[in-house]
Amino acid sequence: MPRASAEDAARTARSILDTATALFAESGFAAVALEDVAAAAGVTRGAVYHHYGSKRGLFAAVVAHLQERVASAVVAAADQAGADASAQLRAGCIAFLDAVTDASAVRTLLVDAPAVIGWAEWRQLDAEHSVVHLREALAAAGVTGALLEPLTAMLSGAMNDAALWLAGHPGDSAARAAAHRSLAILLDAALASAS
Amino acid sequence: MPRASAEDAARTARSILDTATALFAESGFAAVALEDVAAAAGVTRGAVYHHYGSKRGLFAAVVAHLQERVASAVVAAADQAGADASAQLRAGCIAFLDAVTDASAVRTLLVDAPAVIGWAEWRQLDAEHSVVHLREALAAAGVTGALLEPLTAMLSGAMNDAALWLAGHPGDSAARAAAHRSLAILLDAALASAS
DNA sequence: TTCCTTTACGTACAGGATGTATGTAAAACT
DNA sequence: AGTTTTACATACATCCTGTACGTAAAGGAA
Repeated sequence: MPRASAEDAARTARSILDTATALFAESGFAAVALEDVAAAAGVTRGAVYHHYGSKRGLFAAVVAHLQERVASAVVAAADQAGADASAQLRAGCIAFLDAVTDASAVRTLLVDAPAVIGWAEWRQLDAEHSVVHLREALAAAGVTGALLEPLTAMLSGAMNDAALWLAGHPGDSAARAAAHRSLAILLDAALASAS
Repeated sequence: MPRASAEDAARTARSILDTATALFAESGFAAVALEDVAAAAGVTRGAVYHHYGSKRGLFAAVVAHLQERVASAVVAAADQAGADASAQLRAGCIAFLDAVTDASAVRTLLVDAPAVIGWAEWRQLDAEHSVVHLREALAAAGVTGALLEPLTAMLSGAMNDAALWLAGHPGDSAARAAAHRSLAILLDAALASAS
């Protein structure tokens, strides 16, 4: 069998990534066999191993891609929220909830990722993407050194669980509004703790 | 080969449970083979399947056992905190952090469990054990119906991530103090939101 | 006590999934 | 034009779960 051009190869890799993203989101990491991914993408497992090295490697690529999408949504929302730091924080958090739940990537990003790639590594990846802005916003608001780390971690955890809770109430605008209000309460408290 | 008395059988089951608890905490669910558990417990996989049915069944039993330990610690601390509801809440949360991190069960309870037994089921199990008291305390403090669920979920998530963060700073009393202060800030805000 | 059923395992086997080694043909560079 | 590297497919080794079956003793019934 032939070999594809560099362009076709990139397309193959992308196809595998998209297929894997959908299957992981639908069935979870453990229940998806690489054979399923390969078949759905129209290739064999050889192609998957060539491009991603291992099942975990493929999963890590999926996670990174999803995180980039979420992070860009957060940044865009924050940029659009004007110059006020706390307004940017609030807008970014809302955007995070929207992006994470809408992508139907909740399971992959928030449930499977910590278990598969390890909590510490996941935490670090997360910290480099979406959580940076949370941390920086808290720091800009004057949260002292000792509380910055734990408050960031706890608010991040609160938002993750809010997203998971929201994912269990799809299309429920009242639930979404309640989550936003709850989030505002906690964020205000964290910001107020600095002064 | 012989058969053991009912008493011996219970001891075997318990030995398997304890061994599995240690191995799951150390290496994570996916990296532990039932052969490892059986060998470390001095039996064969047959015994494991006899008592727990499947790998997930064994894991579920481990999770249930750990949750009971944590829950009893939370209840004991709350009972000892006097009659004030908010004081009970605070004491219970501190006890939760201590119990979860001390048991070296952070990984099993907070990282692996949602992925292995499914987030929804884990959430329900969690809600029936430790989170009940959080929800009841918030309700007793007058948190309205619409906010009760999301606030409970978010505070639970905040505490879980606080525990995970603390697990990364073992023996660091300054970190523990900072986590306690951060927790107090969020709890106070939630309680204050009711009035 | 004797018989029968059930329990508590051990053993052997089947199936599926990951990962690796190898083959191959075309693309890409020299 | 020749050589190397890329992009896969194929075949194989290995491991792990789960199940089927065997077995011997415990526990109750007669």
